[in-house]
Formats: sequence, C-alpha cells, structure tokens
Amino acid sequence: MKLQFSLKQTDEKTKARLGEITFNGKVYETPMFMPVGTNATVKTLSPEEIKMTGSGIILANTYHLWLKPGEDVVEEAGGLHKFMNYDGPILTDSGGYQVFSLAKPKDITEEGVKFKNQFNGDALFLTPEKSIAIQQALGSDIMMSFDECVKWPSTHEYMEKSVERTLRWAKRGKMVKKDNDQLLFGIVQGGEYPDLREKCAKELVKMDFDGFSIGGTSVGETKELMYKMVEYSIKYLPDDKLRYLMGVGDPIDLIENVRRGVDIFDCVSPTRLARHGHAYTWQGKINLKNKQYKKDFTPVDPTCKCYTCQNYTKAYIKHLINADETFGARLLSIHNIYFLHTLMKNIRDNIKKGKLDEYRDEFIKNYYKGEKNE
RNA sequence: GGAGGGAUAGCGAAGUGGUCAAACGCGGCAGACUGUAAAUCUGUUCCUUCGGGUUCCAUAGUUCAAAUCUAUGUCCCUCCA
Repeated sequence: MKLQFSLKQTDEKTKARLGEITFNGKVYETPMFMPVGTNATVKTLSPEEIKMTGSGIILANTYHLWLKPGEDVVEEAGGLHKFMNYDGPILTDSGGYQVFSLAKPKDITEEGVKFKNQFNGDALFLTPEKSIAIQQALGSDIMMSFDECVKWPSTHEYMEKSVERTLRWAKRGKMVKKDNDQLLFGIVQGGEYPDLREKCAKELVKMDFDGFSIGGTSVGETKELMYKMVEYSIKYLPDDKLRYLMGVGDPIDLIENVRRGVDIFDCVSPTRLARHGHAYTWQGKINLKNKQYKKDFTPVDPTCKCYTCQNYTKAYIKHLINADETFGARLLSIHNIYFLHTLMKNIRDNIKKGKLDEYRDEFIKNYYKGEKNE
C-alpha cells in the first residue's frame, strides 16, 4: 500500500497547513509528530504502546539496521512492519545523520561515506545506492535520500560543495529506486545560506521527489537561525507534497515551524528525555530526578490524559528512574510522546479555528513561565 | 588461650613521612540532551561569612613536617587450639 498525502487547508495568517496522510486504510492528520525508533523499536515501547500514545508514522534507521541485524534479516522476515509487528506507516532515515554524528570529514567522498563498524571495527562504506537498496529491503513506506547532514557552523564554500554533492547523491538514489509503493524524499541542505537552500530546494523539486525534507537543522544553531533555514528552504517547495523537518521536536520549535509550513517532524527527545528522567508538562519541562518530587504523589501533568498520568504519580516514576527500572523510562516515554501528539492536535485545532498565533502565545506563556525565554 | 590482618569522607576502596582536603568506584545533588555510537554525557559532593577552618578509630609521643612512624587503648576480621 502506498502512503498518500493530501493538503486540506492553508492558514490565512501563517503558512501553516492542514493535511491528511492515508495509509493502510487509516487517515492520519498533519501537522504530525513522528517518534523515533532507530533500531526498529521506539525504545522501551511495544507497538501497542506506540499506538496508545497516538502515534502514526514512526522512524527507523538505515544505518543501524544495516549493521544489526542486517537488512537481509528484515527482508526475510517480510519487511519492517512484520518484523517489528507495527502496521502503521514507517519512515526510514537514510544514514545521512550518521554522516554528521559518526563520520569524519575526510571519510566523506563523492562516491560515499566511510564508517567504522562500532561493533566489530569493520570498515563500512555507505553510498546513495546502498542506502536506497537497504531501505528497499527494509520495506519502509517513506525513504530518505542519502545526504550529508552538515555541521554548524560551516563555511559557504564547504556548504556549496556539500549541497552539490548531496544533490548528485539524491539523483543517484532516485536512479536506482525500484518502481514500488515506497515513497522517496529529497533532503534540502544548505545550512544558513539562503542561496544554497534555494538552489538545493529548486534542484530537488526538478527531480520530482515524492516529498521533501529539510535537513541540517538542530545541529547547534540558534532557534532563530533554524527558523530562517526552514523559511529559506520551504518557499521553493510545492504545496501538494509533504514537507518534513528532520530532527526537530522541541515543543516551541514544533509550533514555530508549523507556522512556517512544515507538515511532519521527528525527534528523539521525547524518548531520550524520558530515559533521562525528564517530562514535558504544559507548565514546562520537569526533571523527575530532582529531590522535590520524592513525595509528590500527583501525576506528571494534572491535565494530561495519557496512560501514565492517569495511573501513576511523580514520586513513583522518580523512584523507578532512580532505581534504574525500565518501567520508569517506559512510563515517561508514553507521556512525552503523548504530550507532543497532544500539542500537535492543539496546533491542528487552532489552525482550523484560525487562531494558531494566539495558541502559540498562550503556550509560550505557560510553558516558559518562570524561565528565561531565550 | 595462641598467631596474624585491619580500622581512611554517606558506603566501598587507594594512599604507607612533605607535591593530601586525601585517587577511583558507588550513592547523593544538579546540569546537558533536537533525522539515537545517547537507559548516555558533564559538573559537584568535610565545613565555610570563600579570608580560611577542622579531618584519615582514640589518646599520648617522635619529627621542621604524620592518614602514613612509635606506645597504649578500643573495636573488627581470619587462622590455630
């Protein structure tokens, strides 16, 4: 089954969009947040729990599954959906982020990127063609082009070379893609440079991808700069295709980038923060490891309707986190993902009402209450 | 009854004359985390009015200088009877 997107409405005051993704007989509304499940698991959660949080699309990672268990294993299992028992849509990242997080600059060449297998030290080489082949074996519903996620800051000179290479990689990946139900997205790079973002976006649009990602953000730049990068990229993208802002999940960033026309987001933070004892609340983020919660027998968030908040107290979850019990990470992952989905729902509802900016202001007022709002 | 070993910060454990307010680990207290080398990493952890003050079982010594050496005491552990 092929995943399909249709644009339903564009906000009059902002560039925010409402849309629908249909997949496997189900409809998912956008703007949407997608939790990350790098190793074909959203860490600590079962597929039933993933759904319970309100998740639609989830992510998996080409690089990690290539190394373990090997894409051949997943293929033989019948693809990612069967392998991990998840029947919702699955998006795979291409390994492009690992170019940023794992590879050294000298290991990036025109042909591809050299990695060292972290498990056994083997030399690995990932190319655009290989990335697509792996993603096809994995059988994800949305594939990403293999790109270079460039560190920030980078010079215009380096970024220009990198963007041109990323464009050639995108073309190479598209050339080898089979004609099947899997969608393939191009990734707009170009850092903070408007001319490079423009060039990259326009070239990718010419290549006619199924959707477009905005990459190279959330790599250390300020929020204001990130929003600019999104603006520089998005103005050249067609209305009828999905726009995916990669790696962004801070609540305020979700709102700000929906206002700029982004449809889907992914981020590791709800699950990673959960494992580290942090929880989103409508009054800001809290750290349950802090002493003050030791005897706090109230839910993480008093208004939250998630499984965790309906059944457990801060004191109990703090105890689990302090005792290194995975159930704590699981309860907080459920809450944090549910929270972001609820935020997205509020965003959608307020786009419908034409009150997105009012909602943003109200959210910020509560979320950053008592904190310095950088 | 005999022989030996030991007592160091909240806990475990280094240190065996000065470079020791005392390594390291755990625990505690904080912080970071944005397409997950990330259930990880960083800081801090005797007291302090940040000038300094008081520590290494206790007491008395030796020494310019003691957690480190000596004596006595207290407590603990192992082995032999």
